Amino acid sequence: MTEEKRTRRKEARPAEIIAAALEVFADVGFAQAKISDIAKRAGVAKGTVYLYFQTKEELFEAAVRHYIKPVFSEMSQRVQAFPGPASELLRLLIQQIYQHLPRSPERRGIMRILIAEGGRFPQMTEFYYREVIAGAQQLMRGVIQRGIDSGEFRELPASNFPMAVMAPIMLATIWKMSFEQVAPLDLEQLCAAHIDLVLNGLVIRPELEQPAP
Amino acid sequence: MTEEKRTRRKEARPAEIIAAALEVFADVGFAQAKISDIAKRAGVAKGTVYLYFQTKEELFEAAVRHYIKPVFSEMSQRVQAFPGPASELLRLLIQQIYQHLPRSPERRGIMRILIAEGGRFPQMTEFYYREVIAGAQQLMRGVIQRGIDSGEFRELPASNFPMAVMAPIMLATIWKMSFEQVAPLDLEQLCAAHIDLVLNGLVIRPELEQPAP
Amino acid sequence: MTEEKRTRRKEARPAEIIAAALEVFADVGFAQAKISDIAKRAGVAKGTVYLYFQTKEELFEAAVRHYIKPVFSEMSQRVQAFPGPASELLRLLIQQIYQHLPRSPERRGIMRILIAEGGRFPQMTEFYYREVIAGAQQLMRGVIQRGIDSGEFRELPASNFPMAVMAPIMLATIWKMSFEQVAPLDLEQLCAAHIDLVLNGLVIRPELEQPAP
Amino acid sequence: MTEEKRTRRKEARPAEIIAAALEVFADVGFAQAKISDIAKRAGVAKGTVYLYFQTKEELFEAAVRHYIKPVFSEMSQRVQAFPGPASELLRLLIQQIYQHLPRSPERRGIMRILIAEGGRFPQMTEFYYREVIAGAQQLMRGVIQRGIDSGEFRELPASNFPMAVMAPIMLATIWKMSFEQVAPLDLEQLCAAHIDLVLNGLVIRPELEQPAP
DNA sequence: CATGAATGAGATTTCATTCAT
DNA sequence: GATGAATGAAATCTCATTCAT
Repeated sequence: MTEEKRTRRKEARPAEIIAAALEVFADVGFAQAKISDIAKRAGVAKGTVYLYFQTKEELFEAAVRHYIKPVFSEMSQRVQAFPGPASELLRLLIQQIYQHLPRSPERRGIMRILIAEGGRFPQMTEFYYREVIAGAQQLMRGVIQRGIDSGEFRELPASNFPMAVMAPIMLATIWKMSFEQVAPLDLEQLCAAHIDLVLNGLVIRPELEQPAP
Repeated sequence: MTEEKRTRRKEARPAEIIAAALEVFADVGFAQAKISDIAKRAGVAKGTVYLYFQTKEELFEAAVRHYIKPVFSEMSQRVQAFPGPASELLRLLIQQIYQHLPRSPERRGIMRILIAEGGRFPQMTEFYYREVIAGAQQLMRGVIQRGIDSGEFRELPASNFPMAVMAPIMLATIWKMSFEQVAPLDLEQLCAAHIDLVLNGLVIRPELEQPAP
Repeated sequence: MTEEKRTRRKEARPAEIIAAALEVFADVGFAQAKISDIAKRAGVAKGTVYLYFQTKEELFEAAVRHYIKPVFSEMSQRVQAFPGPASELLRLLIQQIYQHLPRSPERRGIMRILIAEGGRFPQMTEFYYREVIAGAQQLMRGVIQRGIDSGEFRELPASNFPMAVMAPIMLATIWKMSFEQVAPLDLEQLCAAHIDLVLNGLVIRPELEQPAP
Repeated sequence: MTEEKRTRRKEARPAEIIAAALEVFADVGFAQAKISDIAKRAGVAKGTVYLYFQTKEELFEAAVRHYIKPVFSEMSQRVQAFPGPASELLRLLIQQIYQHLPRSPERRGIMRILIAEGGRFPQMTEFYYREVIAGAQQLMRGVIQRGIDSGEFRELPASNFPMAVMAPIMLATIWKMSFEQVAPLDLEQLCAAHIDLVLNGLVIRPELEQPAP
């Protein structure tokens, strides 16, 4: 039984180390992160880390890449299958991402890391772009296009900049990391305001004044 | 005259060092920045940096604070004086910030620094919030309120989240730092799309269908 | 067995480093002592010193404290048990201290360190006073009192200044460190002269002129 | 007048610097003493120190040597001329030195410096021995010899170790530097006890039992 | 002569990495 | 495989010394 446990642990080791590493890297950044801290948090000795990862850089990249998941390509199918109007789909999509990104410490950490250390790890940035950003853009572009095709949405310049539609989510993510202490942010309300804004805009819509037929 | 040259040199030194420091800090982050590199870039010896700043931390804070300027409070007066409609004012305001933030390497650097090292320098983050973020929010909130008062804008939830209206600018700023190599961004077009989006939203406006009186 | 060797090594390290440190500190003083020299003398790398002592100051204090032993309190019991006359006890005591203090390079080093760096390490000085000086004083005061009680010694002012009786030992200790090269000192003879002086004084004793009964 | 003052100051500069240097060296030791501190205390700029002394070492030696005065050779003549008994002369001599040495911060400083840094400056130590110690020994030896010749003092081993007779003064000097805070020392009383001790010793003198003529 | 800004060698300290156990 | 003691390269910081003014 102890034998079994040890075996199981052995196989889980790399993942445990990676998880610990991400936490530390996200907390304090690459340079400030000490291998000994990561090891301690993973419950192993310093030397053990080097059994699985040759250098700190390699561990860093492994940790980040491990948590970079092409979430949006998975969503893509669900979007395809969605039966309702585009505005409803957009609303759902945005809500989903709010659940995903600013509320998850890991994903917030990934974003901080990419902004902070992107310069030193260009392949990592590129990888993130390919796996996540591009997918998100394509997904959002698809939804917008669908709205245009169905006559729900205007043909608008933002169709070339789908990220503009999602920008408040990134703002929220960064806000949670930086300003939460000094000015807490209500994600629920922001999400609602965000959806309302991108759907309807600021300018008054005279819909209600339309004449009945 | 020689006296003058010396004196001028001496008085210019701190600013020169601070400028060099900001560049290096923005490029590589606090921990990775070497004092010797900063000194080299400022054209002085290592020790000279320590004539003006006791520690690396102090230099870091000095550099960041020196570049944190309450730009929006200055803008506030121009906004007050603006005669035209709120939509036009908003358009101008957003265009202004695009000119300011994502195009300035210094200000991009400041943002990267704050995201990357904010955890280690909480006073700095707070200072930035007070001096910049709070001002920007108030300004934007004023513009939106003005539109509502004049009947141009809807009473909308986003009035409580003025930063949502500006979010694409922050997105652009980060994009320029991180993804410009792999996917260049046209700020002009983004700006136009951004303004169009927040003013009109995605959903088709039935204005033309309004009945003639 | 290999385990043992490692373990033994690990447990011996701090003591080895402390011994090396005391030598270097005693030779050149605190500020002039380089950690790299101490490490070299202990046969370890620079970094190893920092495994056991956080800072140079800590190492310094550890080294000094480790060699400050309350030797006189141990002697105290032997003094209590001594059966002979007080003069003989005093003679033995002084001889003992000559063996201990000026002949031991470590203890000479401790004294030099205390005089040289006492100002920067006041707790160390206080510790030395408590552990060593106070004990020596009490011991000597006891011996003098015993002589007075038994009628051997005069009731004399020096009973309040027991250190005056031992002063030549300190002189000898410092002499060995400072002037040995230029004017060597014979400790044996000094010890004898010292004992004779404090017992009999300079002034002629008219004992021999005493009338025969 | 200002001209005059400046000229006077110019000529006084080296002495002022030396005085400041001695204070600082005595306070904190050679390595810890900063040229800038010495300059500040002397009321001049750092560079000015280097107009008069090439290196810190040179300044150190100059400062110490300047304060090493062959005081005892001066006293020698007064001793020769003293008319009274040797015991009275000894008493006066010891009192004189108590006035001189442990009460003078400069001379205490010199002693601390010699003990602390003697190893690094052997010529300095030798110089001090020649100028001060040797003189003091000769002087004391003379006084003792005079007592022996006059039949006042015993022919005693301590005549070869005249420093043993003066040892409590050195003890007092060091005590004032090291232990004054934790255990203050009354120099008056110590001096009296010291004189009594070296003149009469500890052992009871049977004078009163001398037969009446 | 006097100044003090500037220099850079050299010290302390940290921590990624190695390797004997 | 796992450990953690040991290493030493590299960074921060100090301060004696120089030299333009």
